[in-house]
Amino acid sequence: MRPVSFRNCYIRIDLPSTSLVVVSFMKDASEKRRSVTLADVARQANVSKATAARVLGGYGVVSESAHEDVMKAAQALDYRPNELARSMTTGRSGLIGVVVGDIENPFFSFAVRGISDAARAAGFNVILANSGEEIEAEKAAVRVLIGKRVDGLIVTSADCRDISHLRDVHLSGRPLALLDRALPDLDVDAVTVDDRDAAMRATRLLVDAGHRRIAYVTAAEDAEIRGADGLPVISTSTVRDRIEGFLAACREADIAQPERSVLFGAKKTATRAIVAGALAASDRPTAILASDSIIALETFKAIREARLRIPDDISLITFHDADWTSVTSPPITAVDQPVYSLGKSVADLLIRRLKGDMAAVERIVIAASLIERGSVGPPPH
Amino acid sequence: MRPVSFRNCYIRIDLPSTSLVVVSFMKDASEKRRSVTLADVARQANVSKATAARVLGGYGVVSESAHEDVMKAAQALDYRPNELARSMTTGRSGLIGVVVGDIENPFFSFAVRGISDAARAAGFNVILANSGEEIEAEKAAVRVLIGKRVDGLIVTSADCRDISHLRDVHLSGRPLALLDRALPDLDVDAVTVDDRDAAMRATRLLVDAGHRRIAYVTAAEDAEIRGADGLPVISTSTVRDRIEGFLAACREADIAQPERSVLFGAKKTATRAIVAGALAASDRPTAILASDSIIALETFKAIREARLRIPDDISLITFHDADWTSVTSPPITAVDQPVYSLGKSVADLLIRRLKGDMAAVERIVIAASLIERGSVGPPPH
DNA sequence: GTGAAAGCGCTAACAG
DNA sequence: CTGTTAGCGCTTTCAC
Repeated sequence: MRPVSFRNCYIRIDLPSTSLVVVSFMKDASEKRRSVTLADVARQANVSKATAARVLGGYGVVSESAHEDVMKAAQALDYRPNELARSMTTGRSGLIGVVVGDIENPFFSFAVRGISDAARAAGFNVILANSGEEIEAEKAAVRVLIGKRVDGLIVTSADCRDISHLRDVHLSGRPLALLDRALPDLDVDAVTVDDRDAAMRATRLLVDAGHRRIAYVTAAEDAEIRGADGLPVISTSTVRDRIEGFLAACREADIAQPERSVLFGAKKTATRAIVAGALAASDRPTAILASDSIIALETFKAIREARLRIPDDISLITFHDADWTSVTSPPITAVDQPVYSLGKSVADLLIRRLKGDMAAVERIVIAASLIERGSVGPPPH
Repeated sequence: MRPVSFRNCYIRIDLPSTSLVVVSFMKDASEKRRSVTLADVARQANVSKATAARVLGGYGVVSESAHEDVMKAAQALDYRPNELARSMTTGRSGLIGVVVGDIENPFFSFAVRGISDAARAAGFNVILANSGEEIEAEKAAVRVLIGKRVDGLIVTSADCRDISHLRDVHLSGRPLALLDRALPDLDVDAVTVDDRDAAMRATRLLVDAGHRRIAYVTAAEDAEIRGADGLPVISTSTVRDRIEGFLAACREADIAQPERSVLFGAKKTATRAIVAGALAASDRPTAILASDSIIALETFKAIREARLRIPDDISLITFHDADWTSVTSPPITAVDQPVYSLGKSVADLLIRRLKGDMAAVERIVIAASLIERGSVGPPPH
């Protein structure tokens, strides 16, 4: 029996009129208030822990009267179940872990919205981790989430060459689903966009307008190692697919050495300098295809700084139809990826697995559409 | 001893050339692979659970050799601690719960980035919940997070009139910090922006340019109940502060009945219609102040649809300097809230509490700055 | 230094 | 229908 103490006392006085006055005694940090447990409720209700657990956990069968007693006791004691303990014994946490590259990128935040809507609808919560597109951070995130015993995992992997951590997850039997980026070597559910096709269509639009010098700007790093095709080894499928689509469309149009028109390394601050450099060249591109909306925004700024007009001097198309693309002058033609449904679809897929669906692995590829606006015109002569 | 089974076997064959072939046998769902526990490691290392726990948990003292044995065993078995069990006994989860109004709003996603950066630096993980600006969803989110035994909570409360759930959290002794929106009735740490001052300065800029008919567009609902000041009861401090700042600056300039120029209800889709309506009136405003960047974007579109030019026909200022404000023609003058540091500051504050700082409650108010661009000019005559 | 044993709060057999 | 009894995987006294 602990000694009675006024240290943790709170007196709440409901005034007839409006506000609630709360008089709180000084709290003693060392003496942490033990939260009320199922055992407390059971004792108060004069039933066994098992019975109390049954009504509070909403399973099994209990008599009318017992149910009532327990509920009343729980109410009185302000009982809140300890989800941790519950997860511990059931093995389920009700959590879906999500690892994305960059939550600040509207592409991802919109997808995450799709995921959390689907999750909430199915009674799951989402725990979100940011990898910052760094493989080590991604591994750490996965480790932490697994440690937290998430029921399932959705990840946008930063590097397809290093997937041991994902393979481990998969082997451990915990449902895993891939968002936006496919991993050919990993046989798990995935929902992606047909980036290659989208890039081809966007490039064709430019080619059809008469462009021959088209630059593709991407955040991917230009690696030292180059493959047989003269391209650096690209570590994410979306990036690679888009570049391939771009190159294929260029070759289709008999444009020579299109791989020389791929501009790498367009990370946040670097983009503007890279594009500015390209624009300053004597054979500057007459059209640019940006691999995401953040890059496109910087590209737009670089074009403006170079005092070039869109589409008269240069045409521009971007991947991802961000909110701003329609308010620039002119508005920007964009590849519209169904981002929200991308998120919703993976989540739905994962949730089906969590509910025991053992059907064959699904790899859903969603088509993107092209929204034509005013940023594409014929090249200047 | 479990019988040997090939059910869970995976054979990985590394081919000399390129790809990795994975042959996976059918997995049997019923036979869930029990993850390796501390006891397994202890057994393998020929030590007691306690010793294994000491080295794996990084506390207490162990002999050199024992340490080595345990580490080796853990490595061999690919041991991953069960954070759940750990949290259960220690009472700490290493989780910071964050409840925001709308993760899609770049304002919040940027703040969340600040929070998670600070959290990661201090060894905490972030679990994120979206309230959709609905008080019931917020309450549910708080309940869930508390159930998950988060160590601390950061919330942007959707309604300052209903804070019983937050009061409960506070009373339970779990650290709570408020982000962006103050709650005068709740004596907890908070980091907010000086919205009133920012609104005044923005409005003054308009007044000084000669404007007399200035509209303030906000997402807040126009309630039936009105206070003594003729304004509906506003449930969030930021919204109220901004409106008050706007009104104060108007009164300062002897503008009559400025409260009639506050346009309520600018939720996503509604904004454009509301602004369009105002622009169609004979005494249409000559300047608009938008309460966030999403509203500003829609307002911009409405202005363009009304074939009005900025700033010749109408001036525009927005709260929150979203990425797009600098690429429109003309670029938009904006109130620049230090969003990232807002998030970082609350997180730092909360983390200090988690580490036992019992100092007096802090309410940090950060000043916003005004970025003047080309969207403000004199009113048309 | 190390080990045995007692929980943390809950669920899940298994009897009654 | 209800209670008893084991655990879940880990930390943490408390002896040795």
